[in-house]
This record gives sequence, C-alpha cells and structure tokens, in this order.
Amino acid sequence: MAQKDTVDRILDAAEALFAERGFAETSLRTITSTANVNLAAVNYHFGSKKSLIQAVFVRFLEPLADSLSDRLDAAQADGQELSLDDLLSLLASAILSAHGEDDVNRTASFMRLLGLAYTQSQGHLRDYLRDRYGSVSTRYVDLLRPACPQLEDTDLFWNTHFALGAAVFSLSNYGALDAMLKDDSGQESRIMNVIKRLLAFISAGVQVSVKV
Amino acid sequence: MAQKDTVDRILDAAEALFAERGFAETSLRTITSTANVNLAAVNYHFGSKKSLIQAVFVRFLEPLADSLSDRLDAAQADGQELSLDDLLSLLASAILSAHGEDDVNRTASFMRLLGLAYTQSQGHLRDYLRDRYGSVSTRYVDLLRPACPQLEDTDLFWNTHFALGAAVFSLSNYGALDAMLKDDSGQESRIMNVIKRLLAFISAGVQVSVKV
DNA sequence: CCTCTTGGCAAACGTATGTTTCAAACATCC
DNA sequence: GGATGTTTGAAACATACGTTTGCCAAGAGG
Repeated sequence: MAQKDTVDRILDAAEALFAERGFAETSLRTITSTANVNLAAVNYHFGSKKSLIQAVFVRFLEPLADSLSDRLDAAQADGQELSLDDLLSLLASAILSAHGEDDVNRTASFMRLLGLAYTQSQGHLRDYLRDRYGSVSTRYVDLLRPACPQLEDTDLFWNTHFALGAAVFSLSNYGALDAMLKDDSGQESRIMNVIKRLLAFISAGVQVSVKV
Repeated sequence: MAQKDTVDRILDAAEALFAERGFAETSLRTITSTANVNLAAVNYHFGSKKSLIQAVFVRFLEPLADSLSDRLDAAQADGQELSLDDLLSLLASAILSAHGEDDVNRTASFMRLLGLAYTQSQGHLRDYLRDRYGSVSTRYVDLLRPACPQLEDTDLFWNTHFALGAAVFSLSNYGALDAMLKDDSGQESRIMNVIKRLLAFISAGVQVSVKV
C-alpha cells in the first residue's frame, strides 16, 4: 500500500498548504517535503501541479456532492416542500458532515480553498468544477425557487451569489476574523455559532426582492 | 515629466494585471512590458514588488478614504443620526465617486484587488492597510452601532463581515457573474442595479440579531 | 565647461520553480 | 525465484522570476 499512502500524504499536505498560502505560493517542494515524499512523486502520481490542485478539490467535493444528493433525496421523499431555512441548514450540514463533524478545521480550510478557486484565476479549475458538479448545484438552486416564491429569477440569482460571497469570505477568513474579534473584544467565537449567524444573515438577505 | 509618466504607467498596468490574475501570478516583466517601460523601472521607482503592490492600493484608497471622511463630515453636520441605509449608500457613493463614476470598471477591478488582499496571504499588505486606514474604518463602524441599536457588538462584528464578503465577492466577480446570468437567462445586468440589489441584501442581513 | 543628479536601458545574477530522467528498490505473478 | 511492471530516489534540466549592475543621455547649477 505504499502508493495509496504516498498519494494521500501528498493530498493532505497540498490541501493544508494550498488553503494556507494559495496555489501559486505553494511549491511542489514544500508540499513534498511536508508530506515526506520525493519531489518526483507529484508528477508521477498526478502528472502535474494543475492536476494535483484538481485532485485536492475532487477529494473534498465528491463526498460533499454525494452527501448533498442523499440529503436532498431524503428530504424530498416526504413529498412536502422544503422551506428556505430547511434548504440552508440542509446544505450546511451536508458540508459539515462531508468529512466528519469532528474536523471542523478541515471544513474551514476547504472554504478557503473554495474562495481561492474563485479569486485566484485558475480558470481550468472553475471550468472543471462546473462541469463536474454543475448538476448538483442546479438541482439545489431549482429547489430554492419555490422556497422563495416572492423572488424573480434575477433576484434569486444575485441573492444567492451575495450569499455565497458572504459564506466563502467569512468562513475562509475565519481564522483571521476570529483573531480580530478577540483583539477587539476579548471574546472568542465558536465556529458553529458563526455558522448559525451566517445562516440567519443569508436567510434574511436572500428573501429580499428588489424592483429595478 | 518623464518620471511621473513612467510611475503612473506602471501603476496602471499593475492595477489592471493584479486584479485580473492576482499578485503572485503577475510578473514584473508582464507589468513592465504592458506599461512599455524598462524592467528595472519598477525596482528603481518602487524599490520592490511588495512596495509596488502597496502603492497600487494607496493610490486607490487615499482618495476613497478622503471622500468617505468628507461625506461623513457632511452627513454628521446636520446633527441628526444616520440610519443604516444612509450609511450604506454613503459608503457606496464614496466608493463609486472615488475615481469618477464613469469608470465603473475600475471600481470593479479594485473590488477584486480588495478581495485578493484578503484571500491571498500577503500579510504585509493587510497590516499596512490596517494601520493606514484603520481609523476611517473604525469611525464608520462606530456610526453603524447606533444605527442598529438592536444588535449586540458580536452581532455587528459578524454581520458586517458577512456583508463585506457579499460585496467583495459579488463585485469582484461581477464580470464572470454577469456572463453567467446572460448564459442562463439571456438578460444582462447593469452594475448600478446590482449595487442596488447588494445594498438591499446587506441592509436586511446586517439587522439580523442572533442569540447563541 | 564641468560636475552632479535623475531616469532609462540592456544585460546579467542568483535563486526558485515545475518537470524530466534514469537507475535502484520494491512488489507481484508465473 | 527470476521476470515484469510499479514506485521511489537523487540529480539534473530548462525556464521564469525578482533584483542588481554598469553605462548612457539629458538637464540643472555653479
């Protein structure tokens, strides 16, 4: 099982380092020496750095997409409609459970990666993720529509992206923000409470309809 | 005035390229050849790439900070309290006017930079900006408190960061989102309308209080 | 006229990066 | 147990980067 070991050690190291410093700022040498594997192992097992980046995302998104699909199946089985808050907490718990609730830091660091995937150019990643996970996300958004009957499609489009921004930004900078809060007020936050706040914020914002 | 020309050409090129591709992904060679100046000019005029990055931010933030201060002065002169919506649209118009409303693209691309400053590690930038513009931002947040009397300090802290995330994310990806919307619905957005939507979204979300 | 400063230019420097190579070690199967 | 295919290891490769250097042109001041 030497191979699986090596591959996973590389993925672990890459995931943590990418989340911490970004893609371009993380060299293969840093990754391989953190993972205690030979430099050439990355190109041997993954082919290139680009493919490594994609593999990191796939390893996280695959269970998430499955978990989200399962929960949607279960929730839709009753036949009754899902409310906005149902849908939001369903998504939140799918994300949290995708790799065990215990490892909340991993979730936070994945949110950071998600943010990076958007902000850092990495066009190849965006395209790759879209055509691999587009159907799940479309299914989710389609459920949002009847949950917010007062919204036009354009309202829904922008509101969901505002919400996505709030989530990605705040969770991906959770570490820095928590430190800032502690500086200012001496208090410390717990990530579950922040997620609760975030869901409330999003829920209120998403329902806003704007006539232009 | 050969110098000012060179300095500004570098700043223009750097601003656009950084916004488009990020800091690490933009080389000095790309910047200088876009700006039609010699490679050594960057290190001659700015000292280093780090200082160039800072200079790009200062060139944008300085007028913005001034414009925001002025507007706050003017608004506070009447003596009457500022509502949340007053404060939000005041900030929005300060940002838009900081470099002329005509060049909305420049504002969008600056939002992208702002997002990068958060997500890309660039610790030096974060510290530098904080101690240079911390006082203006503190002043603004202090006005937010009485405008949302029902909020605890912790509510306000997280809600403002959620709002910041929504703004930075959506505006900095405005180009991509607009294209996506057009693909989906054939419609096209105008950025002023999106800003209007964003303000409504934020206004609703910020006022949410959460008991934990 | 000479000197000194400022800005620009081409070339080079040193380093770090992603990738490739090739031989050695290892595992697997007949 | 030897042959075969797979995985590691150390080294090299080619390239791209930020930065530095040394020289030249133009202008200012005495």
